Amino acid sequence: MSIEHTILGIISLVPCSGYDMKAEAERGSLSMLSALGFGSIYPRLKQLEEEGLVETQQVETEGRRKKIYELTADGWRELARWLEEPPGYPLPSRDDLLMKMLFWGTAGADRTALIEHLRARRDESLEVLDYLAEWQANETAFIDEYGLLVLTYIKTRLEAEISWIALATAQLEGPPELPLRDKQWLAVLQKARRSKALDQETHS
Amino acid sequence: MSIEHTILGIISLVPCSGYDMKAEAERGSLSMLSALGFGSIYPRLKQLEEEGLVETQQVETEGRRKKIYELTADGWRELARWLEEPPGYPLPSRDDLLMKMLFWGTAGADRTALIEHLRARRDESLEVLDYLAEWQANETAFIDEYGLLVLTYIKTRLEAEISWIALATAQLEGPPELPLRDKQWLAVLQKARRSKALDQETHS
DNA sequence: AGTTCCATGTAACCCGTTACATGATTAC
DNA sequence: GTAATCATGTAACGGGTTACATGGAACT
Repeated sequence: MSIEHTILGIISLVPCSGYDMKAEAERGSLSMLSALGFGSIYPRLKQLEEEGLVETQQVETEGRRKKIYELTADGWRELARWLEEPPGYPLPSRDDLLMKMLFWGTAGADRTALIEHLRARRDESLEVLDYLAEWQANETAFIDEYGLLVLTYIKTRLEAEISWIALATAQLEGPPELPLRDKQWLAVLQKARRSKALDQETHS
Repeated sequence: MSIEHTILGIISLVPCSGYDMKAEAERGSLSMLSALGFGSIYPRLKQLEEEGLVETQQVETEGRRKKIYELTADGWRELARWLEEPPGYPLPSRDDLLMKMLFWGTAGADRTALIEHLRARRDESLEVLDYLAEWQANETAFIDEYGLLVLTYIKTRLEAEISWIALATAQLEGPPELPLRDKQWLAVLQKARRSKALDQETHS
């Protein structure tokens, strides 16, 4: 659904080739919002051209031929229509780290491994922040009022994550706590179920 | 990839049927991290049983028959193995609102529509926060140390989003600002390109 | 001469979602 | 009796990712 409009949006910024679009999508804020592969781009461009939303122009630059895509009148209208259409609430974002954390208590795993996961995440997020700062400082990047707001959003989210990680690791370095609420004694049952399953096997 | 481990994780919390798993995945923090449909659950359960990671038990409760799934020794080991495996950095989360915002400047759309989008998002996020608070207050919910940390993360993220929205709407209610940096005069070119495309059509 | 980069595409595959199909039980 | 809920599945479809295929230009 969204890939189509991502493409239209990129072209609206600056007419370019399919190859350029991938590079464009990997820069700045867009890189945090989309993941475009050639396998998605080219077939979609073909389709968009058939629908009359974009048109191409063969260009020869520095001995290289490429197809530069530009929006048609219908393309501009479709982009505007999409923009004004109420955006859907984002789908649950699958996050392996959070998912693992949720189930950490049940598998009797080592707490230090979880702390390691958290630290690794923090380091990666710090790198992303660095990258964004660098990109923003880059003199050639195009940033308008809206782009800056998006950038602020992403930064805020990353910074919130990083400070949460500090909090979480601090707590996990302390002694394990019993479940805060467990009316059905699930925690106790879990241990019993797990031991039973593992023991049964060793004795067979 | 992740669906398989989500299922193993849910079973590790409490043995249940495929039907129950969907309900479980729609409760609490998990609902913010996963989206399980029956079409994904049942085939996967079948497969997991063939692989020997789970086993079933036909149960008759209150006149209803259901297949209760429980982890095998291999299942518990696979879960533990997955937990300790370093989680990947989350993929770019496609967010329609942010995406639209990025391209807002190019299509000459009305700022008030964007403000409306932001308000709608804020309202939805507030509802999610309410839901989570209610779930947490619910006496029967199982929450351990790890689950609470996850819950804190989600809340933090939503609160950060909401305060960002306040900031963004406040700015958008003011007068439009010119692009902060635009070495190639893209903003000007955009307007020209758009007018040209739209004009050409009306005159043909 | 060989590797990297620019550039465009196709085809197979995986995976998840949607829609469909079924049937029993409980609530109104 | 009829609607809603519990309960389990299958089949088709769609969409994106991965891998593959090609070719010229530029750099080393």
